[in-house]
Amino acid sequence: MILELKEKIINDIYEILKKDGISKKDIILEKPKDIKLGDFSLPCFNYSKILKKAPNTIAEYLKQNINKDEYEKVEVVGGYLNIFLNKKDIVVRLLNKIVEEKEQYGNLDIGNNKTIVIDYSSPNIAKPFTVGHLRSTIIGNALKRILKKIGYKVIGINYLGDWGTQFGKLIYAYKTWVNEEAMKENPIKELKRLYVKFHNEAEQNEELNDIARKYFKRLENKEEEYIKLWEYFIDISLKEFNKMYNLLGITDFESTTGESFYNDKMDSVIKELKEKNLLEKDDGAMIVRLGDNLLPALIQKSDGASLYITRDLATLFHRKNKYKFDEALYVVGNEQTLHFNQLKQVLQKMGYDWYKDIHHISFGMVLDNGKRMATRKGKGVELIDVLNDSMNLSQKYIEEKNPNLENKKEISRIVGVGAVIFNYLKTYCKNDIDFNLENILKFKLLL
RNA sequence: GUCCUGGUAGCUCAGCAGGAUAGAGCAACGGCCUUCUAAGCCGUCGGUCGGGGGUUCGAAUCCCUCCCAGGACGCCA
Repeated sequence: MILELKEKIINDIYEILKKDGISKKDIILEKPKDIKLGDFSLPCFNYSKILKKAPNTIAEYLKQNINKDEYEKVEVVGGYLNIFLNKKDIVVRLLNKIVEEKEQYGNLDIGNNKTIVIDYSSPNIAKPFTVGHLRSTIIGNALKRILKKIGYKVIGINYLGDWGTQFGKLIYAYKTWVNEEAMKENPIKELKRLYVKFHNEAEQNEELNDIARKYFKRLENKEEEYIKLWEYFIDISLKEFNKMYNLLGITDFESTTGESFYNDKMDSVIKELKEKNLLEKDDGAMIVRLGDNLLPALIQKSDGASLYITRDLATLFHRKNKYKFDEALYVVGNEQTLHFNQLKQVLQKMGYDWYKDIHHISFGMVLDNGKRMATRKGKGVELIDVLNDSMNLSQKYIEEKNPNLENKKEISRIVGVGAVIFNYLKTYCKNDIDFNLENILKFKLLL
């Protein structure tokens, strides 16, 4: 409603000024720095050249000609036209409208029912769910809800990292070091221990990485024992992820297809690149050159295996076919900017003009005391613990401050989880942020 | 070295499709409890907007340049 009011004022002013050659886009209504100056403000400095009059003469002229009955007050202050709205009237209308429209209030149709696919969260199975993934999850979910609200058809995609050499590592670690007891007790914790142990051991003994590659090869060859373990690890991880998604109130991914789904869809991408003469052999590997401004994209390893960008291309073609999207968003960290630039450029070279519809929503790193988190060393935080700690702390506050409150548990959950979410949304997403548990939980309760 | 992000109060940040005295929270400092939540309330202090040029009636905001921090830069994803 405020937007409509603003639009109306702009139109009124335009009506007054259009004969003098001022176009509508030149009429920029601002919000004054100080509310005491008015609700809307029009700086008239830009018009003085065209109208050959002093700014406050123009503002005065507008004041004389605008329909003053509709506003509480119209003032001219040093080249600004300041407009005061009838607040009483507006508040009544606004509240009525909210009561009437309920959840529908504030819906806009600027999305025009266009389809947007948004890739967010996308954790790697068999690797810890990092604070970076949490940032993607929270930003992505917020974006998705906003886009829906303004009239887009939104497809949320959780693109699980369920394929890759990390499974070779995990299978090796599992077969070598698993503690059955611990696995029964808390499988995700045991998997994390195995993951960390592998990386620590591999630092001493480089051969382990080769062994892991061989184990992964056996998985690729679909050996039954390996496939079973792979499915088992996925199952455990998904259960854990879902616990967290439920706490965060995210239960509506439209798709959770994993990388493994695209294993048999990459050959056609390579074939197409070959047909279009874009592939070039360089140092044994296959690359696509992208001009002087961008580094070449590595499509295929010298041993013939495919790479990240190849899989992403296959995934993108599949999404384009399936959803016929108008825009595709990737909520992924800053450090992958080059990758997404390359992805777009390769698409362009292939002749797809919808490369312009691909957007990387990048965000800054999540640091630990100003340094990178090292999940491989096991220093990463268990995210479910973060949420639990936050909920416990808010419960503690409630017990102290407002012990008679009803639904203490439920309120602690809402406040505790909300604090974590807010911590990720309150600052500009491109900033690096320090992940400091104490700071996140240092919120004040007004209960 | 090349490219991508950042640099605003002691700290964490907002403001940046140019516009009125650069804002908030925390910290610091000064007040306010014999009674309802002091984990509170009221007030004060605090800024060469990284540096230097430029464009403009007007620059934290746009352009150029330099400095600092983080990240990316072929066989990981």
